[in-house]
Formats: sequence, C-alpha cells, structure tokens
Amino acid sequence: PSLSVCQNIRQISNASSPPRFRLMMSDGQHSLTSCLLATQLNYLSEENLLVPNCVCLLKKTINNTLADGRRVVVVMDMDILKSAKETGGKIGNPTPYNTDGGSFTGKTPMKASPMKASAIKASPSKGLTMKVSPMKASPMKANSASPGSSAKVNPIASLNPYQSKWTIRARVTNKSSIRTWSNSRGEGKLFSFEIVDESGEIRITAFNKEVDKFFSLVEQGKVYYISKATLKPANKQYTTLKNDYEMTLHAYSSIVPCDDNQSIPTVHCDFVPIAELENRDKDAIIDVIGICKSAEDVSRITTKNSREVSKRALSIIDETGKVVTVTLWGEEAENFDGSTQPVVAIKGARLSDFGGRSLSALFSSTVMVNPDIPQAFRLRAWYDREGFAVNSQSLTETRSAGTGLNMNWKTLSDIKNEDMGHGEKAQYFSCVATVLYIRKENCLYQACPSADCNKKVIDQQNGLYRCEKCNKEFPNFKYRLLLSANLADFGDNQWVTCFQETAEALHIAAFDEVFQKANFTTHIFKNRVKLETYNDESRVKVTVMEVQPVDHREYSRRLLQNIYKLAAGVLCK
DNA sequence: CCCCCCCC
Repeated sequence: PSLSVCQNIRQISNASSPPRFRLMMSDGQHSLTSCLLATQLNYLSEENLLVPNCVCLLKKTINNTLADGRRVVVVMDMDILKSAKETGGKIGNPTPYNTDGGSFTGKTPMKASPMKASAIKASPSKGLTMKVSPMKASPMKANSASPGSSAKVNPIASLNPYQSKWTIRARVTNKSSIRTWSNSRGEGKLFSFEIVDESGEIRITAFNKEVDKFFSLVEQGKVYYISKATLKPANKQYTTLKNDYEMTLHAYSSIVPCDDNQSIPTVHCDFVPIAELENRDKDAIIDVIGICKSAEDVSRITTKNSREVSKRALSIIDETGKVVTVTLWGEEAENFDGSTQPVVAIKGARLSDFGGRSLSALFSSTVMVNPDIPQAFRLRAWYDREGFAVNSQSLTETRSAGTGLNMNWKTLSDIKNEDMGHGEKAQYFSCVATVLYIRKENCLYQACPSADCNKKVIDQQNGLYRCEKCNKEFPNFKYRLLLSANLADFGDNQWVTCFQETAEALHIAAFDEVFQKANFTTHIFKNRVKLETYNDESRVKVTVMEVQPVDHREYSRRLLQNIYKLAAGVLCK
C-alpha cells in the first residue's frame, strides 16, 4: 500500500455506464500520475469523499494498458485517510505539486510515479488486459461480512469517514416511512433509520434506488450486518443521536440480516413519570409511558409553511395520577386507535411548555402501542384496577372547555351549596347549561378605549369619558357587549354575565330574533365565581369566561366516568 | 441528495 494525496479527480465524460473517474495522485515527491478509479469505488467520488487534497491509502493498484496503448494505474482498493480539510493538501513535509494538469496520456514519467515502486516495476506489457468488473468485485467483498464468516465486526463508535472497510452489526431502532422531496437541486425519495450496537448509535439514509433496494429489507427491531456505506459528518441541527457522523447507503452498500443477535441491545427506554415532567426543562427529549385515557379525533392542520399535516392529541395517564397531552403527527396520528385505551410508550418525545407542560412526538421518536415490556403490563393492571377512576390532574391546560381533563365540573346548585367564590381568590368552574333567557336591556356599555382595558367609563358630561382603572380621561369610548343571561341545568339556574367575547360566542347580535334564537341553546360554560360587593350589597357574581359547544361524545364519557366512580365508591364501602 | 419535528 502507498500513501498519496489525490490532487485532482475528474469524471471521464463518455456515455459509458457506470461513469469512470480519473485521478491525479501525488505522494509529495514532485510526481504525478494518472490513475483510473476502479468502478466499484465510484462511490468514493459520488459521495464526495474523494476530493482534491484528501489523503488516500492505495491498498491495491493494478497497472494496465488501455486499448490505445496508454498505460494507466487502476486503483482497485483504497481508503480515504484524511479529508482535504484536515490535510490542507499535504502529507508529511510539504512540497509543491506538479500542476501540469495531468494529461491522461501516459506521458507522465512512470519512474517518478508516486505509486509504490513495486507496482510500477510490475507494469504490465501491452498485451495484458485487466478487466475492471465492478459487479464482481464489490458484492463479494460485502458478503464476506455475512453471518458465519470470520469477518471482524466493528463498533459503530469506531466509524469515521476516512476508512471505508468496516462491517457493523446493529439493531434498527427507528425506521422512517418513505418521503419524497422536490427542491431547486432536484427531487427524489428517501428513507432513514437509526441503528444501535453496544458502542453507540448512528442514522442511516437511503436515497432513490437504495430506497427500492433496502426499504422492505430493513425492519424495525431487527439486527443486520451493514457495510460499505458512506460516512459523513452529521448535521447536529437535525439529530439528537449521539454520533458525529451519519451514513448514506449507495449502490454497493450491503445490509444482511443477522439472526444471532442476543448481544445487540434492544431499544432502551428511560421513562419519566408524568408528574416529574413538571420539573423538566422545555425542549427536553424524554421517554414516557402511559395509558391513553382519551384521544382526539385526527385532524388536518396547516403549518406556518403552509404544509398540511395530520395531528392527533392523546391524553395519557400513569401511576402518578397525572395526565399529559401528547401530540402525534402524520401517519402516526392517522393510524392511532385510542378506543381501547391502550398503553402508549414514546421514546424521544419532546417536552413543550404549551398549556403548561405537553409532549410532542418528533420524527426521531418511536411510538409504541401496547409494547411487550414490564412497565406496560404494570400500567395496564394499575389502570384497570383503580387508575380509571382516579381524580386525575392534567399538566396540560387545554383551552377547549370540552376536552380538558382538568376541568372543574360543577352543577349550578354546587355553586351555592359549596359557597363557591367566597374565598380570597376567584374560583373557576365549568358547567353544561342551557340559556333560558338573555336580558336585552343594557346589553351595551361604554368601555375604556385603551386596547386591553375594557373598563366601563364614566361620562363626565363634558365630552370626556373617564376610566378609573387607567386613571385617564378620553374623548371617546368603545361600545362593548354586556349580557345578563340566565343559565339552567337539571337542578338549578344562575344569572351570569357575558362580556363582549363570550357574548359573541353565544352567536347573538343586537336583534331580538337573534336573542330569541340563543335561548334554549346548550353549551359548555367556563365561569369565574367571586363574591362581589356593589352598593353595599354582597353578591356571588358568576362571569362567563368561555363558551364552547358541547362535545356530546366527550360529555357522555364523562358522565359514564362519574357513574364508574360512584360505583367504585359503593364497592369500597 | 433530506433536514419536515408542525397546531393550538
């Protein structure tokens, strides 16, 4: 073997397939020669490993004479030892290179060849022909890494872009679906997967033809021998894997299933109890497991980049009695079935601070439904025995009144019976109630014109309007809706106040018939209750914060839950 | 050669 710097690489432009590459190699001794890259090594160039100024270890070269008499050194096997960036174009003591452009004519002085002297001496006679057959050379080598051979297996952690001869044995931990792209640089398809061995992990990507070749072969959880793939620096922006490199499969890559795989680690999860999520940082990548207590229907949303994507939010609960919302995306969202309240385990979910604390599955996450692991069996047993009836609390504050699992549900009689609103702080409760009557008198008031104030202004009778809250006088005011409505449920009724936003939600405007229409409509009302004193009279005031349509399915589920809870209480006695 | 991780 000999060490050289690849000074120049050029694709020989003819119609031959596969393409051929001509190299200018120099060993730093003012010499230059023309080499032909054996076609099975084309990937070195295609993958941009073989670039000017990279240091190459020529492991096998064959001197050849072309049909037209030109002599050429064919590089049959080589490793890239150092990237161009590392070498700056030098090996050992730097000497200037011959930069004659390296005409591919055989005029290059062979005696000054950087090739190993012995190889030059063994220069073939004119009559010798050397067939370069990529199809013979490469797959054979790849197969030598197959099970049963004595080939050494390399740890993933030892791989780097400058050695090309290695074989790893690793388990697939996360396989993507096939994705297509189209941009200014072209279009294509790809899939990627992550693998792990005792030493580490790495991501592998396959494009186009390699997608066709390897997609169905590569299965989640299975172990393979993998060799002849290209390593390149990983863009840390896009991966959480602990590896500085990632792999690309190419035409000569080999993936061979491995049955004897006990020693290869399986996916390991470090589950964080849901209650513990409160103490973790935003954007933390965590593993979580829980029972899917409820699941939204799948929905289509449009992202900021005007891409359409499916989404489904799940509420999962674990033995801590805490619930958190987890969002699944794309196919995972579409295919998820929460109807049986399955165990859901997610490796690598991202913690967000939306609604307090919530989780989102990433492309790098592994979502497992009813996985065969002890934690899943334990959770199942807990939930079916008692978990279903616990008074769960959600870490995720949902804005939609109907679906939150931390709603303070009350009946209207509870407000009086429990003396709600008498404490220092206002309380909040939700109820399902029907509008019996809306008072249309005084339904508008003159409000402070400042953006976020809305306080009723005092008409100074001099063309100015005073806001006590802002301690300011304004020449104008804005009209805001203020409705008094009488809500009723099965046991009681309650006068409530709706300001602008909530009044609008009742779908009423300043017309009688519309008022009439709003009567006897049923909604979810989220309310604030507080004892207030006005004109020396203390009254518990209930103000509507939110009006939402009743999700009858969810409402029925909740009523059923209450029945279960009552039943559980009776059984305990 | 992708690199999207979203929405409320």
